[in-house]
Amino acid sequence: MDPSYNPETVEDRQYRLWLEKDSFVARGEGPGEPFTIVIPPPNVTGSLHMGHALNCTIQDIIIRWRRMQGDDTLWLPGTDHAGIATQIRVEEDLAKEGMTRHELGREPFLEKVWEWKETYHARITEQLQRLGVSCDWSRERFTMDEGCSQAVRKVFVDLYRQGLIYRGDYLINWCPRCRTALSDIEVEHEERPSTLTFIRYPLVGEEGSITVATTRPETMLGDTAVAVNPEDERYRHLVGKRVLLPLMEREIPVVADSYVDPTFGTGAVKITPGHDPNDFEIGQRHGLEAIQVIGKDGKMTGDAGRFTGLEVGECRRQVVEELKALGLVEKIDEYSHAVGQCQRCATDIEPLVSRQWFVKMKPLSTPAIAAVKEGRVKFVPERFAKTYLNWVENVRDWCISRQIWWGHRIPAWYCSCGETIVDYNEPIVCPACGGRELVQDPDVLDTWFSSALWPFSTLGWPEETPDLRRFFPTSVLVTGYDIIYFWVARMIFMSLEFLDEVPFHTVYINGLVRDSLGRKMSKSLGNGIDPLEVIADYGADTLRFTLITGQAPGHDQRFRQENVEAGRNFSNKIWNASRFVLMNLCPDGGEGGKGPDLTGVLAIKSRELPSDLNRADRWILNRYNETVQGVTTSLQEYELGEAARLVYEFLWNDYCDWYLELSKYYLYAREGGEAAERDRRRTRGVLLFVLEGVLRLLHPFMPFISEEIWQHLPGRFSREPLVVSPWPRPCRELNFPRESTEMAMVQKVIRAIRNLRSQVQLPPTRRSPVVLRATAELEGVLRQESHQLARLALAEPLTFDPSASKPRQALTAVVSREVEAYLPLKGVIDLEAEVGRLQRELQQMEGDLERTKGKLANRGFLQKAPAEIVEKEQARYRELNSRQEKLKQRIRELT
RNA sequence: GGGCGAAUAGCUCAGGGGGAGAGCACCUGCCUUACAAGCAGGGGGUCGUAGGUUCAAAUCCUACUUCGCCCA
Repeated sequence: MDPSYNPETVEDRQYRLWLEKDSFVARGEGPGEPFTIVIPPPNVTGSLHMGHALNCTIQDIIIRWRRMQGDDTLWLPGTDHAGIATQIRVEEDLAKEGMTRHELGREPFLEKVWEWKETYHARITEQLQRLGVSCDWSRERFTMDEGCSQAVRKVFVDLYRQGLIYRGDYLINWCPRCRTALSDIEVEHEERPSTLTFIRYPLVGEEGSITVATTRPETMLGDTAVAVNPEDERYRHLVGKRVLLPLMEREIPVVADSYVDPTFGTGAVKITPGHDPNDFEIGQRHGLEAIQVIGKDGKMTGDAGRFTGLEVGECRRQVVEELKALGLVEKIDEYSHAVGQCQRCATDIEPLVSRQWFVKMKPLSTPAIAAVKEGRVKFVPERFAKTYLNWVENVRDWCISRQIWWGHRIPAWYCSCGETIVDYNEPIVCPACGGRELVQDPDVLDTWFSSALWPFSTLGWPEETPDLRRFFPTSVLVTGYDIIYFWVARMIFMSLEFLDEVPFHTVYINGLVRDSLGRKMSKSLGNGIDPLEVIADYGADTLRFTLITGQAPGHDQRFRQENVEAGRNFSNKIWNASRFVLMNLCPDGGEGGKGPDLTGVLAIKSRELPSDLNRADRWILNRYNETVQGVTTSLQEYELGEAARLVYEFLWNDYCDWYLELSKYYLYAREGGEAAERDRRRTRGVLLFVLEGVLRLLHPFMPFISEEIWQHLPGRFSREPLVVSPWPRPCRELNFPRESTEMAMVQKVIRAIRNLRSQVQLPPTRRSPVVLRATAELEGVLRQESHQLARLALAEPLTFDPSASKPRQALTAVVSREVEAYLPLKGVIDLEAEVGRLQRELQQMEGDLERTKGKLANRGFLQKAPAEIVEKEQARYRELNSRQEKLKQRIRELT
């Protein structure tokens, strides 16, 4: 093994090995519970970003862990055609050649998009694989493949026949740049400084006027009413009267509607049903005409009178100018208001009336609300259930038709006789008139319409496939909070409607990965970090570990270089610890051709623990056992970052910093004959046993390095790769509470001596005598470990002095009630400084002691606190009190 | 306007009723035959503010302040 871990030589080879062995392929039958995750399909618009890396790392950890636990795991990969987003990219590409899609034509354009799709799909697959994802590539899907398309047609037609899909003229969000309708949630609102213009509308047939306030004066050209609140005393006398719409010279009514907020502006609002969602609804209630004054090209229509043909902005200026000239502008206030923008291209949205296809939401949303309220779908963290419910409970009908080309064509055909035919397959003749001149609707469906079917369309639905039977409903969905509405909610209602089941039981919400300053990574800011670059520099495991330890469910994280380095250092630590163990496995250091010595590890594995396991062995086995328990529990609770940290701490702080160091005494012993040989064998066994176990624990988080080291391990149960090896279970035989407590004491003493040494800056080359005063019991323990104290605390010679004769020229550490350590250093000690040091320590103890005393003097505490806590507090008091006494005594001795 | 989240060491963050934690940064000493990407030791925090509940609050509740997100 190389002296440092080199990811690039390892990762590609290991990934190929997994693929060759079909390690990721779901069995689809036989033993093991099915466990399924469908990937949130990345868009084929481009390449993966850090968010994908985090999202996929989480899924991979869960799926690898369940696989090792013996489940029949399926992680189903795939990609999304991402209608508008992809089309925009290809159009941009065309624009470079000076062409538009219309010049190219629909079919040739689509061919180009398919080419694009192939290119980016290949790139995304490559990127995912470099991250180490254990997806079942044999089951990979694409939202526009034949099967998914069939599912889309089936759902559309069935919903249409049930009356849950309809077509009609309604107010929709129009993106003038994309030239398509959008759903409500594809519009992003941005607060912008604006103005509130107060316009006077003169009454018809009498003196006076009514003043309305608006942020969009140009839409007044399409006004068909003025509305006031029916409770509003100021305007009650005007309801039912008519006003003259300035500039257009059109008489429009004053209506009363409780929607109107009397405290906003003047309390009277202009009503433009053709260009405002609320006005549209008021218009419907009052039977008002919706006049379209702004066209789909973002210019004023023929209904805008003399303003026809103007851009909206220009029209606004001219309208305000003319109104001013007529003295009809009362005032213009500064005002901040939310402007809707296209999610994909940031162009201002123009609400307008258009004939589109819609999904009726109420019948679908009702069961989707119940599913979450009844806990059939759980969110992690739970609070996102509220986010979900808030949207589903208020959802409006879903506009699903898009005036673009890339996507699932709407399965509706129109006959010249006026008949509309909606069917799974292309009809030949019109059932109404027998005509054959049928024209398919040119529009395609909202991308999210097909994404909504993803958990079952990918498993073969509408066919009753074996995969669908076995793997549906899926187990967990891992996704970001930004698509709870777009995707999660829609999957839930579609799944309930068509399969009568929830699509998944758990939704794990991951946060966003931000830049080091906490900003969202974005192309326009140029602050994105390419996960592939990080992988190239540090390896996939390091990236995964960095992302996962920075992760708490539902919380954003910042991506920082220093954290990546910490991850890299950890990889290196694992690598070197393994190297140490492997190098020391062979008798005679590998010389003489003997194979590795495995007697010890086999005994532990078979649970026939060697009777001569010493204190350190038992301690590390106990800690290992605790770690297995802790990591498993954390994973069960989706605390992935916590699980990773537990592995990190055990591996570094316990295994490397202590056990490896403790083991050296036995491994390196040159003398001792038979007994030393037994010690060596036993130590090798424990080292290997724990390493093997910790590699398993590590595997879901850092699959490459753990697998690579695994391949080097001798004496594994089987030659199977780690990826399909069993997950460790905690077991009673490895619980050694007494030895663990004793070992903790030994460590404490070692640390205390090291601390004393560093007080006087003793170089590590210089050994120093140490005198220990301990209780009889502890002295026995410390005597047994004296060889370790000598090695790790450089305490030599070590003497035990249970009674008198404390050395005067010595540094003192009152380690605990049971043990004190003295470091006699004739001539080196500055007695005054030593007394000062002890006094500072005494002082620091004072606060703790006072607080503990206070608690124990409190009758409420003694009566109401659990006995356990009271005992603990009493023990602490005894400990502190005794240490304090000892410190005081020592200070007296020295002064 | 409604909802949600965050505020803990210089920085980035975990923790979540019973002795304040990690990584990085900082200081001191070490090339100790696994690892200087390392080892050993150390300094550093009225856990945003004010109330409340409790024997006990960084942790639970209320209000407030600042920042962020979502919805209207």
